Amino acid sequence: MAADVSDTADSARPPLPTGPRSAGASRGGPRHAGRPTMKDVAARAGVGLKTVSRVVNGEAGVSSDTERRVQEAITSLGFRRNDSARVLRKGTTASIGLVLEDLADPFYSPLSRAVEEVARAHGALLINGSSAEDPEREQELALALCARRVDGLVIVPASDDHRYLEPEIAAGVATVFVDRPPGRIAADLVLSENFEGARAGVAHLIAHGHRRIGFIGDRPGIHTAEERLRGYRTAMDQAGLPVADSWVAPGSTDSERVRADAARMLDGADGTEPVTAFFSGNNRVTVTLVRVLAAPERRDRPVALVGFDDFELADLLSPPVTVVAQDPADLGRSAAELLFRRLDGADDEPRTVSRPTTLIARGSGEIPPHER
Amino acid sequence: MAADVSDTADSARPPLPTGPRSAGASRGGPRHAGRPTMKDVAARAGVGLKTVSRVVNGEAGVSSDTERRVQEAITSLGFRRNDSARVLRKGTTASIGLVLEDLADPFYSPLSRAVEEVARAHGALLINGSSAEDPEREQELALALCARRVDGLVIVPASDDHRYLEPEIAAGVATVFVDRPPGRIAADLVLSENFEGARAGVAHLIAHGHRRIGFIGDRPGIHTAEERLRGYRTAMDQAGLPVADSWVAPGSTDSERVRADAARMLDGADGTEPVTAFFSGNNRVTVTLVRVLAAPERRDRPVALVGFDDFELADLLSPPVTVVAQDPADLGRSAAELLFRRLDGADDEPRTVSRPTTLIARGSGEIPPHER
DNA sequence: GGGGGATCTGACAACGTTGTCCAGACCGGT
DNA sequence: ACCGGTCTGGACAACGTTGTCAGATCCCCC
Repeated sequence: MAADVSDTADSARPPLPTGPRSAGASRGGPRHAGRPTMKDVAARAGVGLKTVSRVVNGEAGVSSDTERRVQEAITSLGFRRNDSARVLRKGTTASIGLVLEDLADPFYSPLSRAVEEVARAHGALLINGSSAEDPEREQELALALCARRVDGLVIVPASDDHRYLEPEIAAGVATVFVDRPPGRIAADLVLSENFEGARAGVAHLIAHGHRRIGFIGDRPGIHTAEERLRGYRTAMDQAGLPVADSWVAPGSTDSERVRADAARMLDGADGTEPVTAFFSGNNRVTVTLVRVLAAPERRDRPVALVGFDDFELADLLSPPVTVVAQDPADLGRSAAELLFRRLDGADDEPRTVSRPTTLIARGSGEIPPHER
Repeated sequence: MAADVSDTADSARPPLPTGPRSAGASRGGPRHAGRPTMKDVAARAGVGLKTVSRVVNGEAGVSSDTERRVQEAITSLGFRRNDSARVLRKGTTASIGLVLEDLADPFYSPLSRAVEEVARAHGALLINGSSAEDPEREQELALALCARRVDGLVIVPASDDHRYLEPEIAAGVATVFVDRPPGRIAADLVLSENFEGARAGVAHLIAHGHRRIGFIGDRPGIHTAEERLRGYRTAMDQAGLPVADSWVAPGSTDSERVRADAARMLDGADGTEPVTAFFSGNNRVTVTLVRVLAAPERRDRPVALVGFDDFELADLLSPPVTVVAQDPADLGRSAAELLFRRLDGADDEPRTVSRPTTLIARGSGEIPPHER
């Protein structure tokens, strides 16, 4: 983040030391130390200011001789147009912002990359920031991007109330949400079919004979987590299978917690029967479960596993991991395209785009139930 | 990318349609449709322009009563400071740029994330772009960022000539290179110990009895690739082992190529003896080799493998993969800290920071040689 | 009661660019 | 020689913010 125009704009973090900018000239001289401007170029080339502007922007109406002179002046001075001034004048930045949970998450990095590619194709630059799942930080970032006057925003929500964006949207910032719906405002949205994907994944386990299936989800409160849980319950229900309370656990970023929950379900605490299969709510949980199930003391009773989200090397593990795959790049691409559709002037109702998931059977989901 | 001030600024890609900006008011009315400005806030609050500025920036010298009035006007109008204008006036953007190969690469995404965290700690925003290993695109991106007047740049080079940055650096853009050295200019640099890491990795294989070791590297021409190859040759040399030409192959982004090279080395084409171990030059190659070695027809003759770069789940494969690990987040952090040191005014000689690698023995590198 | 500070406030000019508008140069045709 | 048109170039104002500086107000104390 950078700019703090939080509505209670006290305690401003200092933007940046102004130090390096003033280095070079000792303040007094008429010769300014900073960068050359169009004015400097114009003086050097012996032409007017606007002529330089025309050359820099490739506008028509400059004789080739003049153009050459200007180009020479530009290169010899090392001039580079100041986009801030340009933005100020034009009112458009040719840049969009992306706020997501964690840029380093293997699920989000392809999404970001896809957004970047679409932006690039539209001649725009992408600025992105990680919210670290902190609602406050999401807001801080999104608003900082608005202060930079990005033309549009793509947001993977970390908060459940986005009314803070209302003035921005009203002011013309195109906004698209991905992966999770926005809170308390209407906006474009791109979602995976979380419910249906989870339902299908659990149904797959049921089809392979499992009747006691554990569900370890995503961080509770997140939309995707709830949808996937609903998919699990629906699949069980449709098969006429009961669900014991102890078979359902919220996921957690704390893998120890996940391990403990898994152990409880596997060992059949609370007098309930142990589960013979797991459905996991996201890839981090899946990986943790793979580790749990790969432990030597668990080897004698193979447990089936289907995970939501694909991940690299899933096919190389033993057994290879069956997953319900989303396509994060596809989500990002769809969202960005929706965004640029808005920027191109579309102003119909906010729409929700749903992207299908794919069940990829690799082995771990086809293990038959082993009773103790 | 967005702005084209490429020195031959013809064929400008259109920045962005100006459409949405002008929607709302039909050009004539005195009431402008755009965003409220400080002037509007001032009018609403019945105070002067500068007073609003003071409130927004948390400057001292505003009575609490006035401040309250201004705050009310701000929220009721949905005002947000225009950072472009601010930048124009102040000359500093509180943002830095990062140009790397591919944001979605699991090696670079933590690096990016680490840079972001450091930037955030310094109150700056990070703008990043992917060069896709295309030198031209690297330049395009870096210069677009300079046009935005980022205060500094972190670059993972895709090109081998960075003289295009000279005017920018002269104009005060702090610049730090990571992972690979800059071409034909002097600048700060953060590198992993590629040579020593590779040497140690290969020596590890030798220590486990291997005498014929294949090397499949990184994209040729890249600094890291050459250093790692040099490490390989040095290790072999130090052990008095000859290196057959056919044991060394450049890496490639094309995994088929890597598969073919590996097959050739394993089957001992060209009359040379087959290799009993591989050292791989980056994680993509490592993963490809894991796939090759896991093929059923290769199972009967286990081949050892040590890879440069760690990757997720390396410990869960069978056998778990021994790697020479770099710490990408650490590289990013070091680079960003170096950058902010410069921005804080340090202007000593460009320095090169070297970060150690770690050999993580997990199993695949400890397999003894199996002759055919 | 008046001087002197401290506190609060606003007018104004910049920052570097682009859109508008106008002036001059040059062309061809009469 | 004159006219209309096209091409080229430049003066100027705006974009929204912040730094400078000076004016206004208030309070305190001599």
